[in-house]
Amino acid sequence: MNYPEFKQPLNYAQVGTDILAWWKQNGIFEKSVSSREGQPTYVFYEGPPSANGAPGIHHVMARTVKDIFCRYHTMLGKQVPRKGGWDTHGLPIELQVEKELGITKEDIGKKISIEDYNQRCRETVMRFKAQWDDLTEKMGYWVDLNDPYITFEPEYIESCWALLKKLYDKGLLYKGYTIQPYSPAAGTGLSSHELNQPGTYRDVKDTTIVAEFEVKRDEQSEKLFALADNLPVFIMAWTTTPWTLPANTGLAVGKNIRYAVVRTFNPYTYEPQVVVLAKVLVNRYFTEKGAQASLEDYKAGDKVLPWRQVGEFSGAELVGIRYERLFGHEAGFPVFESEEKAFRVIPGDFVTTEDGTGIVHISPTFGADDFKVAQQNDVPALLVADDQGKLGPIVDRTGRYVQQMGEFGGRWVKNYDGHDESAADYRTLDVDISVRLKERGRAFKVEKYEHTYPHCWRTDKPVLYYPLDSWFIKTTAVKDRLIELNKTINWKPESTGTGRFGNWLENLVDWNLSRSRYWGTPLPIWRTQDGTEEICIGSIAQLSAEIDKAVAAEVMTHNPLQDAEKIDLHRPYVDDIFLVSPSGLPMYRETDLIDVWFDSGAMPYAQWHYPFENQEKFQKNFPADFIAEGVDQTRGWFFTLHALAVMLEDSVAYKNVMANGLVLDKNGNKMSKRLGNAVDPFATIGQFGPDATRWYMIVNAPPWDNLKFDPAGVTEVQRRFFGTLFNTYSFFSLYANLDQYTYSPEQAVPVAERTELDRWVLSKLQSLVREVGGHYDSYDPTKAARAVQDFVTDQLSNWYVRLSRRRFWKGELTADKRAAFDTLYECLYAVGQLMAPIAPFFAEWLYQNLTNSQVGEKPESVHLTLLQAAQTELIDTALEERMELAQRISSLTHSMRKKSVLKVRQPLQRILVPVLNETTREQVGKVEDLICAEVNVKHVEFLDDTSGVLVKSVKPNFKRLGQQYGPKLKVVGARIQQMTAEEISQLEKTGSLPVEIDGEAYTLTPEDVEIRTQDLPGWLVATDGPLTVALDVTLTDELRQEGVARELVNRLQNLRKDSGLEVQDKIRVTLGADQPELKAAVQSFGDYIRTEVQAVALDFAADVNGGSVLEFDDYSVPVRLELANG
RNA sequence: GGGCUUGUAGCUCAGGUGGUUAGAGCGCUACACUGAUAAUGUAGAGGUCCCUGGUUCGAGUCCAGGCAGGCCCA
Repeated sequence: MNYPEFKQPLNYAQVGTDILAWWKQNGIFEKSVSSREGQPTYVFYEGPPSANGAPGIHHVMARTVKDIFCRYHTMLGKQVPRKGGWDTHGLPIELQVEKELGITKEDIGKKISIEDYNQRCRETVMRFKAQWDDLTEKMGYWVDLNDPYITFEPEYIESCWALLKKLYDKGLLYKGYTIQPYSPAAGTGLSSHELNQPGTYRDVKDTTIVAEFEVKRDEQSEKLFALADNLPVFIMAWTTTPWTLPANTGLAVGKNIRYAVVRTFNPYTYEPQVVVLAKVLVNRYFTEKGAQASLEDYKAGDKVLPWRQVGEFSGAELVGIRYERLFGHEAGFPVFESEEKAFRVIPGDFVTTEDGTGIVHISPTFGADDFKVAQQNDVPALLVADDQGKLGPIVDRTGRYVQQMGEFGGRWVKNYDGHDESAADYRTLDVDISVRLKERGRAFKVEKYEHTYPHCWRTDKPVLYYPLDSWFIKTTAVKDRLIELNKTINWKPESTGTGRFGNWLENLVDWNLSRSRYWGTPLPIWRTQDGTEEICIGSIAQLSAEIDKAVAAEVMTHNPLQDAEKIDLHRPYVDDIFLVSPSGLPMYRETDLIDVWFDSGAMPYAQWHYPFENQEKFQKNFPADFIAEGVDQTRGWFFTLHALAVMLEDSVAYKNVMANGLVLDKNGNKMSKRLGNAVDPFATIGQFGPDATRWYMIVNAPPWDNLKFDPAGVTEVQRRFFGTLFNTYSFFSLYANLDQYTYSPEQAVPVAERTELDRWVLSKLQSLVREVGGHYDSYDPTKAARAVQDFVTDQLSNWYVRLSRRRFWKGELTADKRAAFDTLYECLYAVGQLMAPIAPFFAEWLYQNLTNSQVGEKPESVHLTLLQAAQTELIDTALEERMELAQRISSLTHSMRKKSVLKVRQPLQRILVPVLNETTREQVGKVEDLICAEVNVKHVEFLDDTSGVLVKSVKPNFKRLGQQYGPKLKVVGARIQQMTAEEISQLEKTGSLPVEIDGEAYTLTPEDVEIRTQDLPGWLVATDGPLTVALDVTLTDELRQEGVARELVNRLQNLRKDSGLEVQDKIRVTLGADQPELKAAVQSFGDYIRTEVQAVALDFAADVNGGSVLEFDDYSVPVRLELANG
């Protein structure tokens, strides 16, 4: 047996495990890399997963995408090294450990030492590694699991340090501050995780104020004053935190918001004034009565505040206007150095007209938005110098104003000192500030307002948004280059690159690197206490040398790096290292850890321990040709890779990137363990096998769309695609083995000598090879999979094999039969190759079955084969077109048979095909035999104009008419639909037809219409677009007899099958013969029947006891069937 | 709240640069077929192409504004 035969149904999961074992045994993955030694490299980066949780079905999706392109490029002959990796640092691991130990961050260093804590993290982070490795293998993701990079290893950290040092030396690493939630009562910053604890957001009643900022009169603001009749102009801004007003340095407006200029009076001082606020909010502050009230008659203390809108501007027109500092010397406040850049109107895209005035007060030290928008617009923060001359915010770390704040110096900004709020003398700072502003005519409205505000989960006190020290990478310095190089990256989908990622780059702020945690890569910067001297360490060797200096200076007693068996660069060990500054002062490490995204973004370098080792390897593997991760990584891994590559190498980090979507449950809901709708990847692969799972995920929707994972869809893929392909292979193997056929490229029948149908399917196949290659090349695996699937089910199985069946089972192994085997073999082989990247196990199974009997040299695995470029010389477009005609004509004929209840087994005399041109006639003529065989008719006849029976109709060609006639299209179209047969004929003959519509003359051309035959009077017809087919349903005696003969054959075949006979068994048939029509049919078509059912004898007998009875049409025939072998 | 993205048949999805009658598969109904048979063929039912405006002779397609889901960021 040359080609293994299998029982149905095939166990696809078993195929997966068998092939996996075979791959392992024979080191196929390793060979897929080593066999490409010396070939061009296709560089792939593995985005490291974290192994602290079990893998989910979405990981199968993400990794399938990665695997597809690595396998594809291997099959193009390139070498594709695939180093695995593990992401091991970060908050999720810390939280998990804390949960398991029942502790909080507070307890670290108290209940548990940092050392033990970190040890625990290290153990936890790889806990699920075995499961991950298992899934990786079972799903067929080829990646090197034996030599992965691991981000907590000292070599990896050392590489990170080297990169940080490079950035430091370029001046791209600096210490600044960022606005973070901060609890003055606890004296600590809060993570967003802590802020999301239940109960932290509470309703509180605060004093709020609409403050008035006085506009400076200058060229820029003259347009306001021109409307103001020499009155002072104020911009109104609302805040729920009046204590931040002394730190105001900017006012933000929405560029597209309309602002009204309103003439009115200050409600507290009664002075006339002009104010600016969002137009849609005017009626929130001014009454209808006020609009009627007279401005002139207004007296101080009047209840109704008169007002008039005197002008209107867009936010964009207000940008740049300057205003007076709200609190200055008059309140005894300190001098502000950077005054000339501050106190401006700036645009802010977060500004809305939902509440307030549509103008937002900006205090860069006390709001994250404020900080960001100020930075983008070069508005400085208001900082004051302390006694040492060090600049800081106006609020100290305990939550009170610094002493320099004039009359308010030392006041608590919130009630952090436990003051009894019900006491008669209790007044908040907010109230006092509001009172002062009222007195000075800088308040428009002061009121209590209830809103939700975050509180510290430990102290229950309100949180402040407060500037905290942080280390930054100055990504803004290379912003333009980041944008420029991003444009050279091929994003899939494109919109993620231009939209989500592109916008992110456009609005870039510096990368905040600092994390106040324990388990992560430590920041390698040591500083003197006063911060005037510092050093950035770039290697273990450098650190060791610096320690030696420190030992010499007696800052340290010994060098711990020298006697350590294994160096650990984590906390707390690095914290216990002290260095000495050039001036002889001790230096302490900045206690921050760095953002884990730096770890992963550093993988192109750190995975090779570059620059300490593997210089060449790094060069050869940078940048990546391809990476893929979830779209949620856009601002994570995709960004950090890009940022580091641009800053360090002035290069992209990857040339092609796919951002795949989420995997949801079948109802479109997010999968979660809690809801119990999570799909277990092991169970899925166990049930359906890895190939159907992968194929379903890819074929169903493009990877960048979200996938609604429905197991029913996997079943369908399995049945429809894999089932059909398996059946096709089974069909091939069954008959190939019967004929002892073996494929051999050298002995294959030349394509030119094969049948029309063979050449057609090969043409289709080569078109497919070309198409699929194109889809893989442009990173569109879904289109590739769909093309392969359509070819297998529609063309190969349902047309080629169906129409060729007889050739495979009839007679001896002739050249024609050989051609059929060759053709089918070549199709299966190529399909196996094309599907291999997506369904690697099944493709391997198919390849092994097809090639195991092959003599001579051949690649051991389908994944080691080379994907040949399409043999375009075999592509015959005309052939493909006429076969499509044959398919459509057949379909129409089937449809007519159905309507007239004429089963296919009943032969009919002819079909008629009206043809309007010679090309169609030729085309159909060449496939006449196929059509006849498929629909069981004797002839295809053509009808042309000369027959005189064709009825033609026309359809307007709207596309062309629209271009030509525009608005007149409707009347012209209507006119065309009324064309008479004579007019159609004239248009065809002369090439033009003059018509008159509404008194205007037009000349129609053949291109303006589509001519088709419509009807054939007296015939049974069916049409499909321009194609029309008529069926001759006349039955002659001979046709009837043949029909009976074919029925008989069919029943005998069934009987053979039911009797358990093998395909090659010969039989003797005895029929009971009391029906003359039947006897006549058997006599006329005896040879035919004997050949079909492989009968050595076909006889009539009066008595056929012991047999069965065949029933068909009106007949009931006793029959006896005997084996006649030997 | 912002950015991006999706919305077409019961379900999953196609529908270059606008062209009048919007398709496929699955599912459903009916019939047929039965040496690929957990397959196949033919027919049928099933659509306010998310909504509202606009541009146009003509919009599923282009523009604007909404609505709903998703992701990321606040």
